[in-house]
Amino acid sequence: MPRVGLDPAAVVAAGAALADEVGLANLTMGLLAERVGVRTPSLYKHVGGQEDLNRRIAALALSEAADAVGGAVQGYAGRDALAAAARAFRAFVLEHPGRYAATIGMEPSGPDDPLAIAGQRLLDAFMAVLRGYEVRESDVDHALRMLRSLCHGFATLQVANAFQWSADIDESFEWLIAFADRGLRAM
Amino acid sequence: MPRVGLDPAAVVAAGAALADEVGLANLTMGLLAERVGVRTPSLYKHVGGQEDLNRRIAALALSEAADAVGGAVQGYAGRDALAAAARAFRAFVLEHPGRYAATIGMEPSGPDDPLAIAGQRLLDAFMAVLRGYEVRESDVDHALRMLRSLCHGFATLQVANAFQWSADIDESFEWLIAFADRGLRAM
DNA sequence: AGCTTTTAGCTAACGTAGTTAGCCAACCTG
DNA sequence: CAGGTTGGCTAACTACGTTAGCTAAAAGCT
Repeated sequence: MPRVGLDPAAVVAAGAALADEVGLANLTMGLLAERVGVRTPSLYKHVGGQEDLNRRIAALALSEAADAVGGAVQGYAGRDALAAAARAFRAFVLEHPGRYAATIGMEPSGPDDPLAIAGQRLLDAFMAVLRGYEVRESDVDHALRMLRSLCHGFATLQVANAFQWSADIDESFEWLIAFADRGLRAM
Repeated sequence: MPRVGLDPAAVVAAGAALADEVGLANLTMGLLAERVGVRTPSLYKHVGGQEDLNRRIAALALSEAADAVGGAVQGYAGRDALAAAARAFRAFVLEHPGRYAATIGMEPSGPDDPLAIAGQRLLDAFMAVLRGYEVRESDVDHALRMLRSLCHGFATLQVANAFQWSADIDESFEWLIAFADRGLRAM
């Protein structure tokens, strides 16, 4: 039996890619094993099981999202930063629906859980956007939650194909960015 | 073998209640069968299977949500209507996380699918809120999607326990309602 | 190099969940 | 009361996650 040369990171990366392709709900250990060229039980040498796999995919997704949003914001401020962050976030979710879905409902086990660290990095990226607006200290948390709800809600609804009727979806998203920008500037 | 007197509606209602209790992911046919006092295969006399059960739970959830939001809005306009609708929606999701989760990613099969009808009723309730604001015809769809993203995003993030840090969550939601109200009035 | 240790792959087997087939008793209808 | 319909049942099959235990490839040591 020739060795394939797997390691946990490779298994998680393949799992994330597969989740994006077939949907998180259809990501099975058997399918993943086939994808990486190994029999199902061999996966357990690298990840603890499906639960552990999902956690690691979620941590990867949050880390990548943080990189994407953080990178997009670099060098911008105010409305430009808001637009860049929102677009980068939505683009990430649309391109990687499976791995993003893995993050939903996943609770960090502690403050040094990779999941918590990556999630914090993503939040920090959005926090940087708010620094371009004159938001009172006591409003920052609320504004952050608002931005997060907007972006998360829109992206997940679009991925779920929940926007059925007429108007153009990209146009709606730009409208939404403008709406949030006006609201934040008017504080 | 005494007959239990089940029918599809009773099975779906029990399934929805059970989903709220144990989470949609943990709703199994066996658990539901036990709950309604029957062996697993007997459920298939009333629903087509798990997929069908989830669709029916989703339709029930959307219908109930439409009732809740529609009822809450009655007699109010403008900011009061917006607040009533948003609060009713979030309260519904928090009280019925399992059945609401069933609606996510569920696509109606056609225009007379109960799912589509219930979903449309829920949208109509939010549409009624917008009539209390002076929104241009061409902006209505965008504004509706914004409201939906906000409410859906906030509620699902809260249910997933994704708001970890300090600030009070109810306060954030009221802040968010005020934010949306100001934005809509300023159009 | 040769010997030992570790380890990444394997097969076999088990438990659980969804589903189907087919039986039978309880209800409804005449 | 006879006959059909139907809602319950048991038995059995499939698919998936998981564990146990084996073996050979790689890595390390003398």
